[in-house]
Amino acid sequence: MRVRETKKDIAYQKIKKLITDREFIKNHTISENSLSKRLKMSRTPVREALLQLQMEGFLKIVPNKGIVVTETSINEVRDIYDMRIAIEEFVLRELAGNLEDHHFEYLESLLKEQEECLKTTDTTRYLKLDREFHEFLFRTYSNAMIVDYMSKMRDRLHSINYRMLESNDNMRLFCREHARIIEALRSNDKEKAVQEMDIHLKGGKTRLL
Amino acid sequence: MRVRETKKDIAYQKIKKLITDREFIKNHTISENSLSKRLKMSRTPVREALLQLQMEGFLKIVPNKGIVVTETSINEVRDIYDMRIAIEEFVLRELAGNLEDHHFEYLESLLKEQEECLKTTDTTRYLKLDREFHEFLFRTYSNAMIVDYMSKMRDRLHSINYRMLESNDNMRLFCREHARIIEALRSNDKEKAVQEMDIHLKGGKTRLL
DNA sequence: GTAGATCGACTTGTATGCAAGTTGGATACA
DNA sequence: TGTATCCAACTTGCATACAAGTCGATCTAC
Repeated sequence: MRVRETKKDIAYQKIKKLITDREFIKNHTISENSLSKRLKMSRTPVREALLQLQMEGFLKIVPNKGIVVTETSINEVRDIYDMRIAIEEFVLRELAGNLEDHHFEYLESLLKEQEECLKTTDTTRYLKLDREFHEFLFRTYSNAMIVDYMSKMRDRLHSINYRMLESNDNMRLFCREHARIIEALRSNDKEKAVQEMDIHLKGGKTRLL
Repeated sequence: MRVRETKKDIAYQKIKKLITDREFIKNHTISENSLSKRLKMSRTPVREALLQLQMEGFLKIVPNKGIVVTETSINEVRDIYDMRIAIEEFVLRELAGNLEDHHFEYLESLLKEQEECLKTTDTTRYLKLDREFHEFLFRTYSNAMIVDYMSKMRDRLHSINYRMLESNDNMRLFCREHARIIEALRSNDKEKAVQEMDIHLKGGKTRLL
């Protein structure tokens, strides 16, 4: 069955892209009207997309004033990282001891490609691979709710993550940490793997705050 | 500043209440029109509320057909409980060793009241207290995102939880488990507290599946 | 010049009408 | 009676009009 893509869905994707690509000046108000003109559709689907994005924390609709694309606050970054720590370490605990060779091979291929990005300083590709590393673990555990939720959290941190990787040192460090996680999983050392993930995530959190 | 309550908000609350109180026959379609008549407002705010509820997993809007209030599936229950395990045990790890006397006193007062509900078989009040027990821990850790998210998960399980407590034995068991968690926290035994919470949640999960 | 009132151009919130798709039942026909 | 067809009454998706609130420029009074 072919699922028809509604205008609301198109609006959602386009506006979200505008936000994560930082096309909007933060803390500056825009209007539903200007967006509907830009996207060549009426206010209704635009508004529905905006309500969804508001629920996901990307923006705030202020009555009679407009739409504010909010900078993710310090507190929110902290909250998101707590969620990541809680969920990613849980998944790791569950996965440890249940992974097969082809899983490791894939994870290692991701790592290898990331190391190549280090040389070419291809931050965009690096970030995609980093994301895939973490999301692969969720997919493997196959909990749809976790996959969805973490994807949204990741989107919210996108522009911030970009800034964090401006220094090449951080990229190199994160590669090493990923390697240690894989290694611990390979040797079936559950608590070691969780501990390495904890270092990885808390390190990222500290760097952002 | 007084926050004005919009019609959309009212619709959201009322429809959600209708769902959690099982006023709708599951897997039976209703329409935006009938709802807007029932709530005495136009389709617009009703529709916005429905879109939000759809995102939260309470229902599904089927194009050209209507709204289906879905029974929470086995897989979703499993996913939700995984989330609970991940997050609640994380919070417990962070809280252990950082609680004060007045925290314990409050938790114990909740427990005491729950035990009274056992005698009177007041399931409704029991469930409220159980919810408060868990939510108090989130609030104390003061992560707004966790508080919100877990509240939504709890709502989704509401009607199912009700059914689980039809047996008085389960209520008694959960009380004992809460007591053990408090006790472990009191004696600053972090891992014991996490372990007891694990037993508590995994037990609930198993009972539901 | 300055404080205050006023008005108009914005904004979102809500109602309503129409387009397009689905469905179930009446109806025609063998 | 059984079957195919068609139509009317539904449904949601979207466009649009209007209501009500906000805010800043402008004008007035002093």
